[in-house]
Amino acid sequence: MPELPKAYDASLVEDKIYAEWEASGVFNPDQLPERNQKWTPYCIMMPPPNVTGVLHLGHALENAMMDTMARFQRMRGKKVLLLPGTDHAAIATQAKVEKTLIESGMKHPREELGREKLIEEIRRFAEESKTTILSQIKKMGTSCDWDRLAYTFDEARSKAVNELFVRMYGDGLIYRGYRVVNWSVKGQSTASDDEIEHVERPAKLYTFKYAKDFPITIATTRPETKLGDTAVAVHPKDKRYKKLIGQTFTVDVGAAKPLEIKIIADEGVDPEFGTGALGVTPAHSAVDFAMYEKQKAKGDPIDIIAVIGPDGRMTEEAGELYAGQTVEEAREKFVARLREQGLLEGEEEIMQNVGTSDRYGDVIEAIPMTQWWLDMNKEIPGRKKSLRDLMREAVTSGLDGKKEKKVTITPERFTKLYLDRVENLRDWCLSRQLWWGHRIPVWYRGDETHVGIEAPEGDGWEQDTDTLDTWFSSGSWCFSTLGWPDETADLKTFHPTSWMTMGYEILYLWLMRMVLMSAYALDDIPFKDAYIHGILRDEHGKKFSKSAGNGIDPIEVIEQYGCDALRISLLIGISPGNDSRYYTEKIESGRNFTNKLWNISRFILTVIASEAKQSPSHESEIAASSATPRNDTGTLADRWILSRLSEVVASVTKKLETYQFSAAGEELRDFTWNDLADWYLEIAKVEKGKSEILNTVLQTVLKLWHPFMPFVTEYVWGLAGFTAKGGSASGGEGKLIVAEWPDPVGARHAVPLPDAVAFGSLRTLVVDMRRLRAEQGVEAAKKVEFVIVEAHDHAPVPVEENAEWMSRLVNGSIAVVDAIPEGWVVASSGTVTVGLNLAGAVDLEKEKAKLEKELDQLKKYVVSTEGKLTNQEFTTKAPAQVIHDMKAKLEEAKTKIETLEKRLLT
RNA sequence: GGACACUUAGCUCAGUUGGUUAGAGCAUCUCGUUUACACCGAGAGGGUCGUAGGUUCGAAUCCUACAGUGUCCACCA
Repeated sequence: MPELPKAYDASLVEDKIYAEWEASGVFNPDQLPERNQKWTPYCIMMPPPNVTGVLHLGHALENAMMDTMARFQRMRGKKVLLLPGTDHAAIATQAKVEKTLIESGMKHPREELGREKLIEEIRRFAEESKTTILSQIKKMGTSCDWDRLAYTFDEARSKAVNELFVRMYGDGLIYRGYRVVNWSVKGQSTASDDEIEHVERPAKLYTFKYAKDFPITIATTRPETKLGDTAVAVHPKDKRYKKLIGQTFTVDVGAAKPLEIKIIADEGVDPEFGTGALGVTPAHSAVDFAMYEKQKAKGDPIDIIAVIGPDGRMTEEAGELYAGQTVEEAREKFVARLREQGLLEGEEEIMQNVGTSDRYGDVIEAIPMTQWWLDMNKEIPGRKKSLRDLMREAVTSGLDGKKEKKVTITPERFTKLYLDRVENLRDWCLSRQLWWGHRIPVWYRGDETHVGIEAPEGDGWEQDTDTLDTWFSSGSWCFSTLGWPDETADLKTFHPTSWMTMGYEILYLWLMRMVLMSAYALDDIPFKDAYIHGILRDEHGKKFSKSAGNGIDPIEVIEQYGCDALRISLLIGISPGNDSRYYTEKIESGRNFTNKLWNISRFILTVIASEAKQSPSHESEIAASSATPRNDTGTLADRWILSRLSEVVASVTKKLETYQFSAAGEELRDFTWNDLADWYLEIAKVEKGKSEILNTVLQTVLKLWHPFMPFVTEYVWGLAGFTAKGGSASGGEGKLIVAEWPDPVGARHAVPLPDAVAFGSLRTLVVDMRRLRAEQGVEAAKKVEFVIVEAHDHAPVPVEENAEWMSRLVNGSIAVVDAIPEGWVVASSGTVTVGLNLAGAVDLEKEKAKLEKELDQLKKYVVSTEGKLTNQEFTTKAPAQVIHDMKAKLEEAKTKIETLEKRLLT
């Protein structure tokens, strides 16, 4: 074996290892070894990152979780598909490119470039981002199938999107309608309700009357929209206004025509708020528009007047005083006019939530327009259910009440949020006036309309110029990636997918839509388990963002500390649904652990190699051995480490199965660092002939760590010449990535409890002896003399057989005696007492004070425990095990008291 | 206005159906270059689990109220 460097240098191995994995074909499920082909498929669709730039640490966290899961399941023998992709992110990408163009001097990119050229500009940017993103995903060690790489805007995905639209239209779920939309003036496009961010800011609330003789005073923060008012709504039971309901008043507020204001009744109006009357502007408020539709349905219609246009300026309808002005200008003028005419009754500063575009940042205007909508309430032909029903069912009873068609959300509380949202969903506005996106598959010629993937026969057909909301394509991600609408083998094998992870910020935007799309298109759920993770924040708890200037490039972190270090530091310390923080100390400790594992491996391999030299015939045997040594032979330490290993295998397996990444990682780290490195390997320096066990332990530990830290483990595995059982020439060829996961069932049966207890006692003894040395300030180099006294009424502790290694660990001689000589200092665990010979050099007063303090604590404990044990209520109601353990502990404490008191007297 | 989460050691966080004297990492203090590792080893100190009630033999854990922090949602004009 070549000389291995003391410190592990990730930068020297990661790219090489990744290339080897890629070349071996194991990322592609079809090329996995035999045993994986036979078992259950396991599929994770990677949430496609937006092609708006580069990946951040949040992506690294998400990738680490998914890849850990994929590797774990692959090693367990499942046919694993981890499918990578990117999202064209229509509005986000176009907004970003337009912003860049404007920053570089262009005034109106759309006008100056035209549709074709601007799209080309965006396409180029998107391709560049894509290249960067894909290389970043590789750097993160992601074991995804590059052969199945997908893009929401590629041909196959576009086909799926069009097909979906056409089918939904055919089912009457998609319709074209004139309704109030969320309009971004800056983006010159609609936005869905989910793309609006509410921002709190100060506003003025004006109270006024339309005219001197108008009977009701109303209030508003948007006076300029009042030019389009057509009604005043009051609560039907409001005594003040009841008699006015149904009457119409004509008022002149300066609009193009005098306004006909009808007094209408609406339950939604709060009589307590303000004047208890609401000026209704159907064209510029979603709520008011709903009243407009209600009135229409009632056969008592009111008018709708649009006074703000798509350009954000007042329309002709607003009257010549206002037409062409911005809303701010019009507002000022309108208020000034009210003041002049003595109609303004009050002005008040209030805080108000306004909706802004999450991409363009401007205030969203409500404007009535003809757009394409997806109906949430209409019954789907032949299904007797609406899309809303499907979305509800999928997370409650399961689709059609079938358990296997139920999406489980972790943590559970998000299920409730999801359901609340489902109940309040409005029809989804699908069409966007953006250019970067899937063109709506609808053609027009004169009055004719054709909905279909291809333009119809004949000349003169023009395709709708609008594009689809970007979430329409990402909603179909779980099956468009598998070849739908074709009935592919992949679709049959991998859908519904097994697991999906995402941040809670896109729960509504994405998760719901995936459920909707899969339920509609395939009558199935998109995934069985959804895991909602929190946001990664900086050390101060702030969100990472470019504007805050606290962004961290994951690739730089990887270059400095290694991918494994990054992954483990991101995964340890997280819990589902909760935000976590990233800071330097964390990544350093990840790096340190990687190095620790490296050195553990280095040591074990050295020991195996040197022992093999003494009996060369065994060398190849040992390296190739993957048989588990029996744990009823060997020394106590051997049996102990093997049983601990078994426990850890079982526990880590269970934790990974239930997505407890942090708990699994912590347990594994504690075992590796404490049990293995600090104890067993130290013992192995004394007790020889452990090649076989060390070999097993190392192999198992590497396997367990592989999902978390794929690079260092694969690297060591290769150096050691370990071969993966189950690997084959077709995939992996003995690589750790396809090695068989340690068997947790077999492991669970192999824990010899008495050995674990006995070893625990010895461990406590060693710690006691070390503490005595440290407390007494004995130089580390000085060899000392210990004696051990065992209590009579306890199972004997096997000190003598283990004295050799214990002796080395405490740097002193150890003898078992009947009584501790006078003048020695002691420490007691209850069952065993340790004495250290200080040859008279001991501060008796100090020692006495220490003993007294310890006794004091013990006595308090004994009193409270005895109190519990004599309490009838407790002894009759508490489980037997709890009582038993408590009694044992009490006895121990009593013995300890006895020992210490005796000591105090001498 | 509604909902949800969080509040545990100096810091960041675990704590899975309520059950020994509440844990980890980092930081702190003391000691240490015994040939795997100073990206290390040994030892130590440090918490009345936000506050107040309640349920229970038993509460960090369940319930109620309150306070602070954060997030999401919402048509109070």
